[in-house]
Amino acid sequence: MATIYDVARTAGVSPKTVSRVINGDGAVKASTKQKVQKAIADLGYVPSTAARLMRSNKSGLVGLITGAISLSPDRSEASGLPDLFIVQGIQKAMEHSGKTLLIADTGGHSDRVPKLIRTFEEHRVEGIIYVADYHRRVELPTVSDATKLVLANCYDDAGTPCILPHDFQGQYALVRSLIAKGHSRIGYITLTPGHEATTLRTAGYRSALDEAGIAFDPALLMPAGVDASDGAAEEQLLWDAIDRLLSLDRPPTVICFGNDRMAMRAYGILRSRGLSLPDDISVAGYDNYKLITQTLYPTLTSAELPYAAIGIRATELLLSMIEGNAPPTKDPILVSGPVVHGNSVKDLPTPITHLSSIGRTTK
Amino acid sequence: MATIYDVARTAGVSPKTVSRVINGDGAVKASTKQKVQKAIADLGYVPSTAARLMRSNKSGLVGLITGAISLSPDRSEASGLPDLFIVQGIQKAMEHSGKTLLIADTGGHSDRVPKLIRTFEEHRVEGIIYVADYHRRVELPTVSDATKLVLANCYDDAGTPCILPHDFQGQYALVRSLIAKGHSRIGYITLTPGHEATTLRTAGYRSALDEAGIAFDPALLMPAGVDASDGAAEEQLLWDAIDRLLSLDRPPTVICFGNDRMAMRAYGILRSRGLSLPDDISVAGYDNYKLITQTLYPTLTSAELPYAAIGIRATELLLSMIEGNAPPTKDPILVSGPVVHGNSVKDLPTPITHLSSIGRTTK
DNA sequence: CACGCCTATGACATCGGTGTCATGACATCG
DNA sequence: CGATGTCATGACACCGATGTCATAGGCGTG
Repeated sequence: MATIYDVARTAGVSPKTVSRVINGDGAVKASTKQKVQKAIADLGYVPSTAARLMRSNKSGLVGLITGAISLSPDRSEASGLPDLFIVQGIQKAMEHSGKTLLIADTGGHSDRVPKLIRTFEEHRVEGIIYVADYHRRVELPTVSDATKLVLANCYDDAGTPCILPHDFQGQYALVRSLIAKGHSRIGYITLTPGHEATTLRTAGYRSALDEAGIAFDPALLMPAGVDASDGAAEEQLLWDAIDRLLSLDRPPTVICFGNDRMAMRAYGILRSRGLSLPDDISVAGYDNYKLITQTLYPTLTSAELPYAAIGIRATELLLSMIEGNAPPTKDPILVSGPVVHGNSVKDLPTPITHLSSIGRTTK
Repeated sequence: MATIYDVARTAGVSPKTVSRVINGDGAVKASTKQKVQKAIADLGYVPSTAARLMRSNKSGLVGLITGAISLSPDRSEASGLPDLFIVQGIQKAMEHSGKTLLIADTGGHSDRVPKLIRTFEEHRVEGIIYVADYHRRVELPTVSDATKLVLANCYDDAGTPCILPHDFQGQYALVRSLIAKGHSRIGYITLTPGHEATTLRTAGYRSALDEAGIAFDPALLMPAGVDASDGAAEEQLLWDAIDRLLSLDRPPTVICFGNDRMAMRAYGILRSRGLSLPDDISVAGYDNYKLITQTLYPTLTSAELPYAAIGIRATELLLSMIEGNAPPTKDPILVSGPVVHGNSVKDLPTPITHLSSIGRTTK
C-alpha cells in the first residue's frame, strides 16, 4: 500500500506538503495542491490511521460491547433481539460525530467482556458503551481513566453513568389507558419476578390502579416468566396463568402481558378456548416489538420500550464526556416511551361501569 | 497511558526486552520476566496496536459491512432482521481466528458503502465481508488488491467470491415434504416477483411437483410481496391472494408463503374466515424465523434459511483467502437448509389420494 | 534599497512498538 | 587453554504520519 512518501516523490514535493493537502491546513499553492491530489489518486493512496494515531494520540474510535448480535441462537431468536434496537440508536447518534464505532460482541459469555475491553484499550478507544440485553445490574472490570464508560439498559454499584428504560412509567401509562377505555378488572401476567423491569412495572400497574381508585386484587397479578429459556415450561406457565385468570369469579376484561411475545402466545391460547379478540377479552403487551404488534391480527396494544432512544441518549452522553464534560447527574437517566394502541383492546361501555361504581359509592 | 518505555524504565530493562516478554519470543531470564510483568501490572500498561501495526503491517482487523443493524426502523422491525443471523455466524466463526471484527453499518443507505470501505482501508483491514439484507445482486466499489473481499447473501458481476442461500433446494425440499404428507393441491403465495429468491424457489416448487407427477396449476401460484415496505398494501395483497386461492373450484389443502411473517398474517386472515389450522387448511412459511415458527399456535412448518451457516462459510472463505489461498471456485457457494416441521401441516389420508390417482392412471 | 512580514515549502524529530544486529558472559569441546 | 557456540540483553533504525521550526522568495513600506 502506498505511503505518504510515495505520494510526495510522485508529486515532487515533501511529505509534509502532502500532509497539508490531505488535512487542508497550512497554505499550499493551488498548482502544488493539484499535483499532490493527482498523485494521491494515481497511487490510490489511503492514509494510515495507525500512523496518525501515534502522533495525535486521538484514535477517533468508540467501543460498543453488546450481546445483541451473537446471543446464542436459541435465546436470541426467542427474545427477538429487541436490545439490538439500542445498537441501532447508538449507530444513528454516532453517525455524525466523525468517530468510528467498533462493535464487539460477548457472544452471550459475559466472562469475555474483560478481553473485549482489553482489545478496545489496545486500539485506544476514547470511550466505551456497554449494552445489556435487559434492564439489570452489571459488574464491569475497571477501565483506564482515559477511557470514558457509559452503561445502556443496565447500571452498576460504582455509579457509572447509565441510561435506563422508565419501566414504571411505561406500565403506568399503559394501565392508565386501559382504565380510560373502561376497564377495571385488569389482569397482569408479568415476566420473571425479581427482575428490575418486573418490580418497576408492577409498581406502575398498581400506581395507575390507585390513582383511578380501583382496589388492587392480588388474584389478578401473577408471574409467568421463567429464568431458563425453556420454551415448554414457559408455555405451560402461561397456559396455567391464563387459565387461573379466566376461572376467577370476576375474570379480567383485559390481560396485560410482560412482553409482546407472551401476548402473541396468548392469542393462540385464548382462541383455543373459544374466546375471540378483542370482543370476549382484551390483550396488551409490552415492548412494542413491531414485528409482533403490527403483524398480529388484531394488532396488539403495547407499551413501547424506547430502545433506540436509550442508545441515542447513551451516545450523546458518552460523546459529551469524551469532550471533557462531566456527567450531568449521578443518578440513572430514565427514558420513557409511549403507549402504542392496536385493536386488541376493546372499548368498554364506560357509562355503565361508571354509573354502577357511582351507585355503589353513593349507596 | 503508559508506554513500553515506561515499563522498561520501571523494570530496569530495555524496551526490547519488554517487547520480548509481551510477545513471548526470544529468550528472557525468568527473573527478568517477572520484573517486567510486575512493571506491566503496576503501570496498567496496554500495548498500542497502532504502533505495532506500523512495523508489522498486519492489522489483525477484518471489516464487516451490513445494513442489518441500523436499517431504518420501519423496515427492520417489519422484516425481523433475519440477516442479522448472518452477522452472528460471522462473529462465531471469527471468534477463534485471533482477528478483531470491525463492524460498520450502512444505516440503510448503500451510497455510504464507499465511505465505510475507505474507513476500513484507513485501518488497514485484511479483508472485508459484505452482507446483503436479502439474496440479490450488488455492485461494490473496487477495493485495494491487498484487501480480500467476500460477499454474503449477494453476488456481483465481477465474480467476487460469494456465499448464497440455496433457495431452489429449500422450496423444493419443503414442497416435497408436503407431498409426502399427502398434499397435492399446494398453493404458493410468493414474495415479490423478480427477486432472486422468488425465481429460484418457484423453480424448486415446480421441480418438486414435477418429480411427484403432479401437474402444475398456475392458479395456485401468485405473488403477494410488494417492493415498498407498505404494510397496508401488503396486507391487502395477501388477503386478496388467499381469497382467490380459497375461491378456486379445487382449493389448495395447503398454502406455502414466501416468508414466515406472511404465514403469520395468514393465520389471522384464515381464522377470520372461520377456518381452523391445520384441520381445515395447512400452512407453511419460509425462513424458519424461530420467533414466529415456534411461538405461533400451532407451530409453523418452514424451510430454514441458513443464515448463520452463510456467515460461517463466508468467514471461513475470507480467512482462507487472507492466508493466501485462492478462492476454491469461481461459482457462488450455495448453502442449504433443512425443512423444520411444525404443527401447521396436516397429514392427509394418503391412501385415498394414492388409490384414486392409481385408479386414474390405470384406467 | 534595506527591512520586516507573509507565503509556500521542507528538514527533522517524534509517537510506540519491533526487526536486525551487536555484545558480553558463560558453557562446551577438541 | 583457546576456539566456538549459546544465552540474555541492548543499541539502533524503521514503520507512516504530523508538529515544530527553519528557510527562501516575493512584496510592501519608509
